[in-house]
Amino acid sequence: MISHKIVPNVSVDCVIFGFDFEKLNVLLVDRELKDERTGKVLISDHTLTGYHIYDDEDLDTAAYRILKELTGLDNLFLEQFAAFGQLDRVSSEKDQLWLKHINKGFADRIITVGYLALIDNTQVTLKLSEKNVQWYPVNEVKNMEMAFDHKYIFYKALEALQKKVKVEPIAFELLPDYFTLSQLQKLYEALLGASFDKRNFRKKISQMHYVIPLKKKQKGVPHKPAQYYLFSREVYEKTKKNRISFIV
Amino acid sequence: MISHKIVPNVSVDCVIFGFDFEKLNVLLVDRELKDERTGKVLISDHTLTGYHIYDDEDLDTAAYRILKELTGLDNLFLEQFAAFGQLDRVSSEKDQLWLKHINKGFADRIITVGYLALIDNTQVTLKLSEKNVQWYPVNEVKNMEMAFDHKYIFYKALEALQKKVKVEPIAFELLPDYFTLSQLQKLYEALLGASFDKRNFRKKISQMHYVIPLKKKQKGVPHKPAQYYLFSREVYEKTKKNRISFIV
DNA sequence: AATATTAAGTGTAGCATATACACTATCTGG
DNA sequence: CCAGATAGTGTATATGCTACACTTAATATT
Repeated sequence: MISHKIVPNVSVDCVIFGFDFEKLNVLLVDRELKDERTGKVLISDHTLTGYHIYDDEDLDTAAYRILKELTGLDNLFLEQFAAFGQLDRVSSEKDQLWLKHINKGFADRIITVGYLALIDNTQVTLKLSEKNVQWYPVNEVKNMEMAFDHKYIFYKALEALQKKVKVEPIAFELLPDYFTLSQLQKLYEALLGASFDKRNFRKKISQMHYVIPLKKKQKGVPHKPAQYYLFSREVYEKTKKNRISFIV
Repeated sequence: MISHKIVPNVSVDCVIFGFDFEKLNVLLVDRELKDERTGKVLISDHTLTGYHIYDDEDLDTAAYRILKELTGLDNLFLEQFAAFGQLDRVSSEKDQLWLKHINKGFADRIITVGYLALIDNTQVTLKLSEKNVQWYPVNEVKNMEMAFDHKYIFYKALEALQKKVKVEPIAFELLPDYFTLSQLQKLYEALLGASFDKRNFRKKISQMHYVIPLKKKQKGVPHKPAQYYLFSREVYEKTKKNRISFIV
C-alpha cells in the first residue's frame, strides 16, 4: 500500500444523512479515548466522519474515499456545502486531546471542507455494525456531545440540506430506487419539519413528470398495497423549467 | 507592523460583483510579470483578488481584509460560496510562474475558499484608480485570459449569485441606499439574464413590504422623475415567510 | 411658447397554482 | 367476516402569474 502524504492544513468532514422511512438520521462516529495502561475511558464524544486530504487527491476524491471506507458504498450523492476555518474550531482542552489523538497533531490550524452525503439508510445499516459508527436521529443531535465544531458543522449541513431540498430534486437520494408516495411525503415532512395534506401533496407530485409510477405494488402489507414510483433524473433534466422568477 | 504567519495550504479568493445601473461587473486584478532586467512583459493575465490566510485570522476575516485593502470599504456583503481544491488548479507553465511570483511558492497544493462580495460599484470606482484593479462587465469575462482556475471560480460565483438572488434579498446589496424601481428592475434583469414586464415587476415589488417608498424623488432628469425606494432588512426579517413548500 | 423626447407610472382579465377539506378501496390478521 | 391500517381520490376558493397600452412629468429643442 502506498503511504500518502497529507496536506497538513486541510481536511474534509462528511455529514451523512439517511432516511429510514420514519425520520431523518445522521451517521456519527462514537469515539473513546482510553488510558493506554489502565484502559479507563478518558473522554468520549461523537464526531463526523472526516480526515485530512492527501496531496495527490482532489477534495471531492477525499470525501468519496472517506464515504466508501465507512459505508462500503460509492455512487452516493455527495456535495460540498461549506468550508470551516474558525480559529476556535479546536478550543477546549478536550478538543486538544482529540486533535492529538485523531489527527496526530499534523497542524494546529485546520480548515475543513464540509460535505453533505445522502443515503437510503435502510441499505447501509448492516455494514456499519463492525465499526464504531451509528445512525442517530437528527432530532437527538442537539442533546449529544460532539468534538470540535462538529455540532456546528452538522447544523450548517442540515440548513443547507433543507434549503436545497426546496429547489432541487435531491430528496430522492434518500430513498431506494423505488418508493411509495407516502414514503416520499414522510421524507419531505421529515426534511422540512412540516406536514402536508395528502391530496395536495400527491397533486403536486403528479405535476412532476419525473416521478414515474411503476407497475409494481407493495406486497404483504396489512392494508391496501401502495404503488411504487421511480425518480427519473433524465426526465427531470429534460423538463426542467428555467425559472426566472424570484421569490423573496 | 506585525508580520503574520501564513497558513501554507489555504487561501481565500473574492469574486467582487458590482452594478453600475446598466450591467453587472466584476472586479479583477490586471497582472503583469516583467523581466527584471529588460522590463519586458513576460506574461499577463487577470486574477481574482485573493491571498493566503494568516494563522491568526478566521477565513471570513481574511476575506474582509482583502476586500478592505482593495476597495477601502468594509461593511459589504461578503459570503463564502465554495472551496476549490482540484489538483490541476495550477497546471500550465504560465500558472506555475504566477504561483512563484504571486504566492511566493509557499506550497504547491493550495485549497482556496471562494467568497462572493456585492458592491454598489458607483461608489468604489474612484478609489480603485491607483491600483491595477478594474471593473469588467461580467459578459466580457468569457473572452478574458485568467490565471489558475480563476475563470472557473468566477463562473461558480456567478452561478451561486444567480441562485441566491432568487430566494434571498441580496440584490439590494448591489444598489445604493436608495434607488428607483427601474434601477431595481434593471438589476434583476442583469442578474438573471431575463427581462420582465414593468407592471408585473412593480406589482411583485409592491407585495414586498420591505421595499419602502421614500418622499425623495429624482432631480434634474429629462423625464418624469422617479421615486426613490429603500430596502429595509428589519422589515424583511420580521415579515419573512417561512415557506415550507418546495418547488422542483 | 410650443413641441419633441425620455422614462415613470398605472389596471384588468384570463390562467395556473395553492389550499382546505372527507370519504372509499384494498390488503392482512385475528 | 370483521377490525385495523394505510392507499387513493375531487372540488371549490383564494392567491399569484402573465400578457398587454396608455398617460404623466420632467428636460431639450426649435
